[in-house]
Amino acid sequence: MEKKRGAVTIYDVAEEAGVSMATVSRVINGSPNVKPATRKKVLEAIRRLGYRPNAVARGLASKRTTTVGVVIPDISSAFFAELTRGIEDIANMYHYNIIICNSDQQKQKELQLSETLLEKQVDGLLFLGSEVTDEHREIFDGALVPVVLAATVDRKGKYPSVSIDQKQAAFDATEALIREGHREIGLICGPLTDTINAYPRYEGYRAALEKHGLSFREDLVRIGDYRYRSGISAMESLLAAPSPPTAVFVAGDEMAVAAIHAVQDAGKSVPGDVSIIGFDDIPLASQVRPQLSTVSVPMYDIGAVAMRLLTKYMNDEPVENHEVVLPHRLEFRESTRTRGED
Amino acid sequence: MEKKRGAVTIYDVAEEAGVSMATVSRVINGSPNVKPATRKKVLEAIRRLGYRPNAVARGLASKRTTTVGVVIPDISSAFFAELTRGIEDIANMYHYNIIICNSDQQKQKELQLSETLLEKQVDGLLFLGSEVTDEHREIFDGALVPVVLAATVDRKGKYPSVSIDQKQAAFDATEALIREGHREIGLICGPLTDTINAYPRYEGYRAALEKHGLSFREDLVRIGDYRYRSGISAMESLLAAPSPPTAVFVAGDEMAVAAIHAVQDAGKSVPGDVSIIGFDDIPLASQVRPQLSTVSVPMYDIGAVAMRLLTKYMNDEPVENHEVVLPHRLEFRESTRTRGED
DNA sequence: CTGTTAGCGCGTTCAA
DNA sequence: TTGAACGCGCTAACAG
Repeated sequence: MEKKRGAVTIYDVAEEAGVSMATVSRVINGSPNVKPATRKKVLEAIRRLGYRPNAVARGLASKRTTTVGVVIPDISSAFFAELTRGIEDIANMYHYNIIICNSDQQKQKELQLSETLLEKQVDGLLFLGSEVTDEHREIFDGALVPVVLAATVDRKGKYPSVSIDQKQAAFDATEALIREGHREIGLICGPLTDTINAYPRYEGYRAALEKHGLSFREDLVRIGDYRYRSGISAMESLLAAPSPPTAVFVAGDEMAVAAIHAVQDAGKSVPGDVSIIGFDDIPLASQVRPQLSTVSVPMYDIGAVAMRLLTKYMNDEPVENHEVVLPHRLEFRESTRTRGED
Repeated sequence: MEKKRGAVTIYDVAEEAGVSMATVSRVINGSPNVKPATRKKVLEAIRRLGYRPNAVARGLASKRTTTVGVVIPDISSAFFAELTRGIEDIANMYHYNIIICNSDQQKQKELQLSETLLEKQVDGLLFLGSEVTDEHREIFDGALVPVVLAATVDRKGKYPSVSIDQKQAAFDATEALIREGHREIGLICGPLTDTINAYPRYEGYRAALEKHGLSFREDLVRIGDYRYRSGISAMESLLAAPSPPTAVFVAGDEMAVAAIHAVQDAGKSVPGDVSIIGFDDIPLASQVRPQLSTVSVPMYDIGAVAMRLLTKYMNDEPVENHEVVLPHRLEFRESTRTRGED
């Protein structure tokens, strides 16, 4: 086992096998134009030397790195962790690796990270969950590789994307509450400046009220930051209002579960006194009691489909639909009176 | 804005700026040996051409890629997602990027992924949460870059690692239950074939019983797979036993929360009838009612410290402690009678 | 302070 | 079926 220190190269293998480096390259890349006997010689030399192909050199020569970049808001959030798993599974299936960067949804970081990823010559870029501005477009356009958006969309329709219809989903959730007979329906959602997630959900909520002839009441709306703590305070505040809602659409599961607890802490029951419906369907939703009724978003699929779409672009395969909208559905569990089979 | 198609190179910039490529290289790499005036010229040429340095070429020439590989069991699990966030934050701080691969703790995948990562010439490797076998060692030894383990240890002490003392943590958790006055204490843990997580926790549990003169009862032990569903069945099974335990150490938070619910579903209360203590302290633990008392494991820190350690090795900095054992602590919440300040 | 010149390890013609 | 030679884009001596 005479492994050389400092990297065995294709030349060493060629020498050891008594062939040229071109031949070694051929067997490594599975070229059919190699006599079985020589192939065998080379393979043995590779094994003897413990040769490990240098992907960087290969990348420089071939202009393909078989790695894609992923810019993500926060890998530690249940939503994006699951989405990332979808991405990685498909990437792995197509023999790509992924470089992951957390942006915390800060525009400057998003831009800088995208730039870095492009410098690393990724074969494609996946941009997740954040708004695409002209500054983003400038970078993406300068990329010589495809860019696909996931869990967000390009308002200008310039980049392909995979997402769900947020407004419709929020509409559906709110309407479900209305169908349950509620007329005072509260809303807890993220900062309305977030045009990708919060605002569309807010719009969906309002649209549902309007359709059913219910008036929109500003005092029934609270803004949170998607985290548990903020859900508690938002709900407490709603409960303390002059005329509290009998149902609340909470545009984020963590906040929704918090809302349930806030209601319970106030000595009331869910869904007895207040119905709660969430958004996302992260594992937490079904790991609490009462289990949370929520909008089920296909997180894994969004990632998987986005990655699959990216592979098509990278291989110049034709793609039929550039803006994929995956279906969502309502998952009725125990925090609303409407149950699964009703 | 005359951006050339097909990559602007350092040569183009040199020509545009009227200097040699070496000079361009110098300003890109922030070498101090460049006259301010020249630097300015180059910088402008770079901007005009929209030049983006090719990190692959740089990697080949410099033999450093500023990226590290991460082999992780499952990024979608709350535990590893948080740990990964710690890794990425520190990596980012030191200007490294991370390539993440899910192994699902399958040895073959672990080996194959490590190999791929090494081929990609990562500057270092982080191996997480799984057992290190001789086959792993063979690959790691063949790597010309440092390898650091996180949330696992090398039984042979060959590789540096960052983890907690699992056995001690389990001992502490079990002892807390004993101190509460329980004498029939159950255990729900992972498959004992897992020598990194499950077995040490099992040992700690037994050690605590022994220390306090309690006999170990096989019939009070159940095996799960760390997921919610398995926690439900394990607890149901325990409750159905001839003489059920009055307290259970559940070696995983998701299963622990499930255990709470199983107790409640049986019409009993936690901690009134049964005390439950978990392990890990993932967000879920404090997002359910009653809130779960558990062993708090510094997940983020394990990742952060491991990455920091890796940077030291990559830069040949001296390191004092090769086997870092981070402190754990008991977080008493509501699923045990012992509370925070008692 | 700046330019010249070798490679880095491999893919890929083009001939043989 | 195989080999020789060039080039991918950049870093790193070494001169000057």
